[in-house]
Amino acid sequence: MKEKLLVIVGPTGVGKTEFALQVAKEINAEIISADSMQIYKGFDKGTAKIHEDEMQGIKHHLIDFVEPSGSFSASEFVKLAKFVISDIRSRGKNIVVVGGTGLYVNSLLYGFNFCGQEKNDEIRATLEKEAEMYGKEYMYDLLKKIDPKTADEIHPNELKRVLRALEIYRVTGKPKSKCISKSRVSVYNSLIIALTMDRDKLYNIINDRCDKMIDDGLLLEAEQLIKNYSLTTENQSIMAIGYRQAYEYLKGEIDYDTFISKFKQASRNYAKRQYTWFNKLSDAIWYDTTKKDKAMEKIKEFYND
RNA sequence: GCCUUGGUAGCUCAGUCGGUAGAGCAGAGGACUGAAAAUCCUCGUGUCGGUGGUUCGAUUCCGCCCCAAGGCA
Repeated sequence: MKEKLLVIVGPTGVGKTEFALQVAKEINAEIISADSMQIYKGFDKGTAKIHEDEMQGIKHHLIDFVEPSGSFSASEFVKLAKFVISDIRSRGKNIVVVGGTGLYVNSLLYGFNFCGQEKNDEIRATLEKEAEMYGKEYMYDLLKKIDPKTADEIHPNELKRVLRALEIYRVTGKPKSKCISKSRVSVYNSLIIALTMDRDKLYNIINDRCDKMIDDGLLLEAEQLIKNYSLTTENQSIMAIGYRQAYEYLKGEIDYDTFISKFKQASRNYAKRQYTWFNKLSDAIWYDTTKKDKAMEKIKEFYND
């Protein structure tokens, strides 16, 4: 018997945080965030991270625990999430996974199997150097020779993925296609609630929210994080939407208006990409935000079975 | 009022030595297995401001008109 797991997904700005809180209160649950940027300490304003005093006593996990200069990965997420899930369960409480990061949700639900290969920074660095010297076409040809199947699935321009596949081969001696198993079957008895709304309306909310974030002091927060942790574009955290544009602005590369419009633009584009992830979750049940009560009914039903 | 420069895709603009046009951005869709708020792929017919003229043929040349910006009075 698979264990039950409630998952709430949706694009940025749709209202996941608030809804998850309502749900958690209703079903006596704790919340696990599946968000690749809210994990960073101090990255509060631009990531719309829930504030301590907004939590209404509901425990939130996997937010605000990685150093700004640190790194994190999907596999670490899965490991930690699984640990937290069993911990919460052992205390007899329910769980709500709320996520905007498609890869994280996907990895948790369908398994993240990489034959146990750790990433290898040394080999990766070597590969990057080779790519710089010989070009990406050369690297792609290398991959084609050792793992045509994977090469077929990756576009030659996807340098990052090409190198990762080569890295796997060099570390393990096995081609990536022989190493991974793709599954479409959830390892949980999961109920996936996907929140949505009219696209234009969502984009308006996103635009307004960006303005609000700036009013709330996003720039100052970004400036201090960059200064205190000597952050550069090498750091994963600074790639967060809002912060990377703030970085460019603070470095004098773009003017204030450009900063704002690029920030909004990136946020909207991101929301669109999130839809691509969530549309792929075949067992997700979609609810317009005006029909949250219906979603709530469904959730209660799920837990009463 | 006169002169100049513009008026081409939602926006910014290329271009056609006359054979009805194309980039970037936006937008839409998609991919995604240890960096994912990242990275990457696909999709462009629009009275080429209006109207007459020259021409086999005009968005392209010429006239007039309208609009915008700048200059001179």
